[in-house]
Amino acid sequence: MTSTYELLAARLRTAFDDLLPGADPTLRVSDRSDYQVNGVMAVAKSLGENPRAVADRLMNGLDMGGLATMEVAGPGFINLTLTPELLDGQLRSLLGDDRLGVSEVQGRTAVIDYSAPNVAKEMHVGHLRSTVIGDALARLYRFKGYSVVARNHVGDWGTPFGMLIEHLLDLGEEEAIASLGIGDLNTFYRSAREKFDADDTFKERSRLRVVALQSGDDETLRLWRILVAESVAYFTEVYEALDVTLTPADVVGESFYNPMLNDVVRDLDSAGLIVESDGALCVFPEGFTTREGEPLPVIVQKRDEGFGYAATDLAAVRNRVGDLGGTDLLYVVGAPQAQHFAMVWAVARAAGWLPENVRIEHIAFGSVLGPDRKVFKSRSGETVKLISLLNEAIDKAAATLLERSPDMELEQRTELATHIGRAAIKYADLSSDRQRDYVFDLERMVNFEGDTGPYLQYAHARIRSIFRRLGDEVSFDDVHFMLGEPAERTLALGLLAFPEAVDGAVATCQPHRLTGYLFDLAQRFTSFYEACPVLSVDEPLRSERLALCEITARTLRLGLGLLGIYAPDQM
RNA sequence: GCGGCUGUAGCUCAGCGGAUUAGAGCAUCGGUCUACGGAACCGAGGGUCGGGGGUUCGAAUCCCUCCAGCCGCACCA
Repeated sequence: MTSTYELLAARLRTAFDDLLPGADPTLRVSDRSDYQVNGVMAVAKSLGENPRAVADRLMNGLDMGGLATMEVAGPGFINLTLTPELLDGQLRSLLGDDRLGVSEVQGRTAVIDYSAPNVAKEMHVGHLRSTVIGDALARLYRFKGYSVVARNHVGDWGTPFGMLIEHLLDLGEEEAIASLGIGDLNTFYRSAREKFDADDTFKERSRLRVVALQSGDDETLRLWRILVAESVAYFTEVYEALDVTLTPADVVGESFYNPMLNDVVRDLDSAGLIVESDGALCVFPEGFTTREGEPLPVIVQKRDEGFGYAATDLAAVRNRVGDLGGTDLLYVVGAPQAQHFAMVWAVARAAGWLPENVRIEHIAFGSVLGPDRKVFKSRSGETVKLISLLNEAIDKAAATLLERSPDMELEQRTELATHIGRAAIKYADLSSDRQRDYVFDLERMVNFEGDTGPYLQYAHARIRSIFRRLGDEVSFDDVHFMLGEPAERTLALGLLAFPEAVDGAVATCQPHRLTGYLFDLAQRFTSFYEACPVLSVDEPLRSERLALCEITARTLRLGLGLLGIYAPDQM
């Protein structure tokens, strides 16, 4: 089906083209009518004419094909009121459409880089946003028809691995695996670090081990693979606990690009971009300066001949464009990396590895803050494990459930608490503009009231309970939507706007556009449900209202699902 | 010093490709109920949209400037 917005916009675009080729109607939902056209004023300005006169002229030549009635308002807005026929037709289409009106794109491949924990290090709050936002984007893009390649760019290479491998040997392989297996990565890493700082012989062993690792020594590589495999197994547990779609197959760590780094340097050099500076091989992209006003380099190869992470990122760009065929490269990485990416991409462009038609974007996000508005830490000043955070939310949800529904079976309560706790944390992270920092307030997140994940899950479960009460003999084949009550019409308009919400979230990589839509929809529904009895009215009104319930429930479930939030049928 | 992000109601936040009266949640206060799940609904109070300029018929939204906070600025990723 074609979305309501698109039906209207298509007609308007034709009319605007006649007036001023390429002019944008800027069609928006309106609180004055159903939709409003804001573009007339801009056109009138370029034409040097009176906006209302332009609006009149436009409307005279405009065939809305029975979709809507029009009226000029204020300085030159055109208010659109959808016809009953359009509303009825669109709602009936929604009943039969699994995609609820959302169109699909063809032939695009999105490579989404997200999560990126470090091997042998605990996943902590610092990984929450990348993981949650990235996974929501992966789901949204998949649904939108993109072929999505998820890339978990884990930190699996570098000097720390010397000490980590030596520590593994000190512990003994079995002991080490056991320790990593229970997810005690913090202890493992910290012990290695402490020995490294305190013990000179250990430090020397570590140094030699790094050399062995880099030169491809078999035994060293075998030990390194143990660290990586155990860590990835642990990450996977965390992803499952969070209901994140990343799998071990998506793990393509820094080490993957090692074999490509010499080529990166060679090709940059043949392109004449490499400049040696203080012994390091650098590219100086235009427009970046240091504190002292000197040109700022992208260091491709360090003085010690090791490669920096810029080289890895350059290799990744080439791989994602050239080998994976990516058309949309998204990096869900914290805002502080903005300059790094800007510089690396400038180099990639200069080298010709980043064609104009490839979109590359840093999906930057702000920090998670504690109640003191400083970067979130535990009471004792340590970083907080991601899994602990999740478990705390689940515990709170379980406590609430116990209080509200003491009769519920333990097993069901536990499962529900898991869904609610996850929803609470994910929704809180997704519902504000990702660029901003946000204050982590578990109490508020797990609350069933207000703009929270649990509230939306509840709204959905409440609707499903209507159908449970009813049995399963509903058919919507002959339903017609009369929308006699204002609350019905308001809800209906909300249902028709789902595609715009999804498209907006996809285009801008801003999941909060979708959460905002869903929250608004849930509120429209509860207002409707309060004002309009459903089960106790006569046919055909009963079926019409049930159908509105049905579409609403499906919209909430699908919309939440696209954000990585599961909507249970019962709570 | 340069660059980026942020500053909207007591608190947490939408709105920022300009447009018809600045919105929501929480909190506060006041209503609705023999309720198809009250974990609800309806309503009220509360804002010089950080300050100041500018563009415009019209600016929270665009431009300039200042203030405050956070972050980044060559061999750690």
